[in-house]
Amino acid sequence: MNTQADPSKEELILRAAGDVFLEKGLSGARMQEIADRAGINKTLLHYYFRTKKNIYARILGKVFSAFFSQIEEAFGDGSSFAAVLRQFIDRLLDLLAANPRVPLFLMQELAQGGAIARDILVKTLAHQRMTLPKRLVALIRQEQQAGHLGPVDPIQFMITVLGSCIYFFAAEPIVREVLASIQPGKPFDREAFLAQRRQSIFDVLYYGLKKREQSP
Amino acid sequence: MNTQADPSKEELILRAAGDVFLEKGLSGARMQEIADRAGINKTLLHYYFRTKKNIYARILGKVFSAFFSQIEEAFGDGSSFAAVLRQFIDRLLDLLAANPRVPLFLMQELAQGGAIARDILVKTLAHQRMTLPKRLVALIRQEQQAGHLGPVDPIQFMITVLGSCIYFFAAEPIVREVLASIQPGKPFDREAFLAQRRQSIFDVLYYGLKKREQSP
DNA sequence: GTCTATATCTCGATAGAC
DNA sequence: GTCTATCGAGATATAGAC
Repeated sequence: MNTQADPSKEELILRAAGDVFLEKGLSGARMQEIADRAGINKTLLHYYFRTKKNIYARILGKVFSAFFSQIEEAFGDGSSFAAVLRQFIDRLLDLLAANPRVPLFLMQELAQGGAIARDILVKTLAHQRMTLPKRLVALIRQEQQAGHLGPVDPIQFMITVLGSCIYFFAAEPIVREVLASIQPGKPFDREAFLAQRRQSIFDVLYYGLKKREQSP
Repeated sequence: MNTQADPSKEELILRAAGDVFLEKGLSGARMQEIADRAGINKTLLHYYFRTKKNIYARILGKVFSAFFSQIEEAFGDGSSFAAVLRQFIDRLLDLLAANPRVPLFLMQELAQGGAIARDILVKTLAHQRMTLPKRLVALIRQEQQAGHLGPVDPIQFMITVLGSCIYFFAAEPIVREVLASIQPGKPFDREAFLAQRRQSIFDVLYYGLKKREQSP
């Protein structure tokens, strides 16, 4: 399979379809647009995949498994809980910056409750090793028993981490407009904002979890 | 205008359209389905609103202004910063529990970058008093100057609060599947989960923001 | 495998009777 | 105001030549 120099037509179609479906969803996407972006004749979409839904299912599967496994990888090793958490937040934000439309796409398709999406999610999770949540839970429990962390539920904490990282990318247009409306005239510096976001998430979440020396 | 006993056809249409658009978005919604759910002939949709986009714009406007003003209201008064924050988290989660599809709908429609959605957002923000972000920023700054809170940026903190609260509702199917895959057999008790979520968000975010007696 | 031409279908919108 | 019938655009999908 040629991946770089001379991608197959099938590959070209899947790349273009990924872009279009992520931007517009299943019902909003047009076969003609996919063909145009792939630089091929529309008929070939049907020759290779027969139906629009088939292409869509392929994209959904690819996006799911790629995204989940990348999140798994983001959870690296570290000498301390603080290091692991910081690394995870950093890598997750990098991953999101590179794929800003993915979370919204996945959430949307699943909320719509399509049988295709749910099927693929279940299958993806079955193939996934799911080491991340288990390792995080184990790590937090261990640190709690050592008396370093407060009594927060690890699953709930994980959801808070994900929400804190993902929300901005899903709601970026809203955030921007609200910022513009409370700070008129000030241009939005995305790079600086994301750098600040990274630090702020870690500060709030790490010190939120860490056990207090003095309880107030 | 009859609101309860004998709603006008216009009202029936808008209610049905709200449901359908929130579930499926603009391109996924079908006029026939709106008519069916409203219990009304399809032609009447066009008689009252002429086009699908007109109905959509009405729904978008209603949802935006209702949701934003309810969030504003959620930010009540309180004797302390802790009380204000807890109240805000509680009310926001209640609002989300009552309207679980709204955030995803708004985020999705804005990300798609439709001119309609962006227009309505800008107009809504212009009409909104936007007291919430300003009040929060002021409150946090004041507490920081009094030495009660650490040096976290108030805007970043607000985004973290929103993300922590909203994420679960947007990603509920994913969260459920992941939970099921790491805790097989255990049924999901939504009520209990949300009660725990409420407490956990407050614990992490409040103590994350609050100034440490002892810095580690 | 690839193209042109066209069939088929879905859906928003309208005409016109009542 | 409400209904039946239908139009017409635009989209997916297929036939058939090359």
